[in-house]
Order: sequence, then C-alpha cells, then structure tokens
Amino acid sequence: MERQTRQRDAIQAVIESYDRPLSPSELCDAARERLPRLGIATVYRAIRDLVESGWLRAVEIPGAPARYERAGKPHHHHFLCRGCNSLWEVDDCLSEVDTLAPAGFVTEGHDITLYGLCDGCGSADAG
Amino acid sequence: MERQTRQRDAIQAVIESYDRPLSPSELCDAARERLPRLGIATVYRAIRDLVESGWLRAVEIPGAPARYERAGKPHHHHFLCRGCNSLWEVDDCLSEVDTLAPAGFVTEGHDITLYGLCDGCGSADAG
DNA sequence: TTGACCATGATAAAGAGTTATCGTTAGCAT
DNA sequence: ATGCTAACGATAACTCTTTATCATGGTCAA
Repeated sequence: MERQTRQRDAIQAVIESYDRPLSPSELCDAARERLPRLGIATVYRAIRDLVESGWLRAVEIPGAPARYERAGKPHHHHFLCRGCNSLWEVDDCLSEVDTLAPAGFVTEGHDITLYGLCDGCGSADAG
Repeated sequence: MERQTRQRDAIQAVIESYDRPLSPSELCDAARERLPRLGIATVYRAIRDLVESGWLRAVEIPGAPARYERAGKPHHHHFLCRGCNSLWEVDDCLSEVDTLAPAGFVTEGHDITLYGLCDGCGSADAG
C-alpha cells in the first residue's frame, strides 16, 4: 500500500466510523455510499494490506466469514446477532478461560462468541 | 437412514471411539481404515442423517469447517491445536460468560474456543 | 433365494468466499 | 503538466467444502 487513494480513504473511514467489526461485503456496501463504483476486489486488496500493516485485525467467527476491526483495541469479545447477522463488541473478558485447558496443553489465546439477539432485534422480536 | 450398512456402522464406531470432534474428512480417513473404499459422499450423507436423528452434533469453529461429536454430552467447550489442527474437548465452562453482553441484548448461548498446542504438539515443539 | 429399492462410490457440479487477470485510471514524484 | 506505475474495477478463475447425479451393489422382507 504505497499510494493513498480515495478508495482506501473511504474504506478506512468506514472502519473508523463503525463500532463493530465488518465483513468484506458489509465494508464494501458501506464504502459504496461514498464511492458507488467501488469494486469488491479493491476491498479485499485493502483488507490484505491493512492487516499486513497492522492497522486492521481479522475476527474469526464460527460458521461465518471473517469480520475486520481496527487493530489495537483492548482485549474483548463478540456477540453475533441471529436477527440481523451483525457482530457486536463485548468489552469484558473472563481471563480465567485460559486456565481451562487440560494438563499438558499450552493455551495461547481464546475466542468467546456470544449468540442471541441484539438490542434492536430483541425489541423487534418481542413487539 | 433406514438400512444399517457396514459404512454407517464404521462411521458410528469411529465417532464413538474418538474422544474429540472430527471433521468430515477426518471421519472419512479414520473410517477408511476399516472400509478403504468408503466415499466422502457417504460420510456426508451419514452425518446429515445422524445429526437429523439427534445422534450426532455439529461443533462450529472459527475459521474452520465444522467438526462432529456424539450428541448428548454435558455442556463443554473446545481447544484447537495449531500444531496438528485437531480439536479437543474442554470439560469446564464459565457460565458467567452469558452475563457479558451489553444491556438490552438477549444472550441465548455461547462458544468458547481455546487456541494453542495440545499435549503432543507442545512436547514436540519444545524438544 | 429372490427381488425391490435404498445406499454406495466416483465424480461432476454447486456455492460461497477469496484471489488473479488485465486493460484502464489516477496518485505522486519530477 | 508529464510520465511512471501502483491501484482500480469488472469479471473470470480458483479453493474448499458440500451436495447432486446415476449406474451399481448390498440390505432386508418375504
């Protein structure tokens, strides 16, 4: 990533403006509000370069394509809404999870994913 | 699944004999030790039917194809080894995780996946 | 034992996500 | 302003997993 283009400006601006991780297609759709002709390949290229440079971080989720969020945030986890399929941040973490592995196993990290309905979908569902 | 065949016998026996969830290809490879000509399509058909009947359960993992384990086990989580790529069971669970979601969110379940090196790979790595 | 028909095995095809291709556009140093 | 060339956009191709196809074989009731 040597040249700063309007496309990458838009992609980075979208990442900064959202408070939750975005999938490549979500990211593309959001950036197209500024640049309607933005191609999905450009989004993937930008993601690759931004992850490589340490600006962006991949968030892997069970049974779904990876989402991406701004790197450098404090340790946290995620909540996947089955209503709107969007991924939300959960600030807290139970650090004790790293002690759960059997004896002899070396735990290097962990992922916690919560499932359910987000604020909006839970309200809509109940109404 | 109306007829009990040698193929399904072998597939179910493999599931019973392993103490960790298996991916379709792992399951196929293991069952081929008994039935060398076993086809991957047969494995997928058996998995579909066994999940449908409630005998087998899918385990979703971040960034990897689903694994399958015997249904009906007590609630537990998993450990993914980056050395041999196999998935292990972790018996304990911190039930407090269901309280982490933001206010207004409805938590219906959770997944915890630990990452690192299993007993065998950790020892091999260290040596 | 026989025979209907379900399951199998090999392989093609589907699907979804991601990457490569290539002619064109545009960022940036000069 | 000019020119080099990285980046773009459209789309084909690829990867990997999963499902469909269909002739053949095996199961199980009679």
